[in-house]
Amino acid sequence: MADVEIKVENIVASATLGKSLELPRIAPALENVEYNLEQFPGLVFKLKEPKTAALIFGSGKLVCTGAKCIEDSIKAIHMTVDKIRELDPEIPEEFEIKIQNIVASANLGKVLNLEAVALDLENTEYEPEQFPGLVYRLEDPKVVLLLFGSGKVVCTGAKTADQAQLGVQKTKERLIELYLIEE
Amino acid sequence: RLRKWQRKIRISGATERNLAFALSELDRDSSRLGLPRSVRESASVVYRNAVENKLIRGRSIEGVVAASLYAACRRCKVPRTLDEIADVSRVSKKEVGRTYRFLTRELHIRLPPTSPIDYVPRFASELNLSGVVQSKAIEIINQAMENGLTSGRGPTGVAAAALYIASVLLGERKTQRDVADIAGVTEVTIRNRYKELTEQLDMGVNL
DNA sequence: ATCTTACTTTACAAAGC
DNA sequence: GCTTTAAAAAGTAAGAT
Repeated sequence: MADVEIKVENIVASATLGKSLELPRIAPALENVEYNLEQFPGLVFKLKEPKTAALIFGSGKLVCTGAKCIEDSIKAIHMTVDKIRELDPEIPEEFEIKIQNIVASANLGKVLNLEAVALDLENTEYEPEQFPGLVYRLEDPKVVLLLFGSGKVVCTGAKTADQAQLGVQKTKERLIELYLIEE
Repeated sequence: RLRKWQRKIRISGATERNLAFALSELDRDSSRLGLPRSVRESASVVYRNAVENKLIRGRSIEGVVAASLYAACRRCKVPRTLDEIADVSRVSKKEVGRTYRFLTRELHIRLPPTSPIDYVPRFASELNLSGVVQSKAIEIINQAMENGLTSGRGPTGVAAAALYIASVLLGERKTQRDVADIAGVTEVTIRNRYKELTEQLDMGVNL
């Protein structure tokens, strides 16, 4: 069977800089920043290119969201950290970055009868009164998929693009096995 | 042994107090929703099961009562929407839905999604529509299901559109506003659904 | 009536309430 | 559990035009 094509839509990555940060001093010196301790302990910093948003914490850890590929996510983190380093030269050049979550979309190419899928497919939740998508939890790879009547799919929880691709691939194969979609 | 005895009494006392509170809460919500006694009993069974399996931890009694009622309504085929449940209880729609999913998962209750058909009798009677119109609406809904026109759509919207179409076809016309208000959806939703239904099913008539 | 904006669901990290 | 961020899917809603 031809491999299903997936499109990575969002990547969440975290980084540990190894040195605590003085947010109250850093915040006013940066552009595109939001910092409201009452609201959220992190400083929100947005980049236009790559279009991402970073959450920076006093502990020296940060979270980067919005990138469409791992390269951009890493690039965005370095651009963000370089900006902070201008205000705090003590920040190490090397630090750990970890991809925490990848969200991808795909199209099975066939419409789905969700009420039938809900009956035959295991580990699903389908509550059209609340949300139009059917939630399917796969154990291997450990990802969660949202299946729609149109045949479009969203896969989240993956750590790598391959995991997301495999998740969609397995889902499609399982649906074919159960005669829920044609081959 | 004495201390253990006292402790047991104290705990069972609290347990019974909680159960009494839960049941009165359940009665209050049920009467506001106009539910038959059979549904209240079904809900109390779900609630007791939740207690026996210690599923109340970290959750409010009101929330579990509301979720038990929601589940019972669905099981008994006299559905109430999450909005209707949330309106009579002091629990948000989000929490009722979340608790419902938790209970059904933990108690291994597997209820199929509510069929639009289950809403037909209630909506029709509130609209004073005849049994003939109800039958026609059900026929339309069945056709819609066979043609994949219900996947992902809210059951109330589908039921509302089917009733609206049936009322027009059989000369008991109701306005979209009337149907929308009773079904708890907007006129836009009814319009979207009936366009879909009339275009993809051959109803033979035009509205 | 149609457009725009926004909220529902999924996953995930961060620090603190 | 919540708060904040990002993004997709499709349905529904609300306010504006």
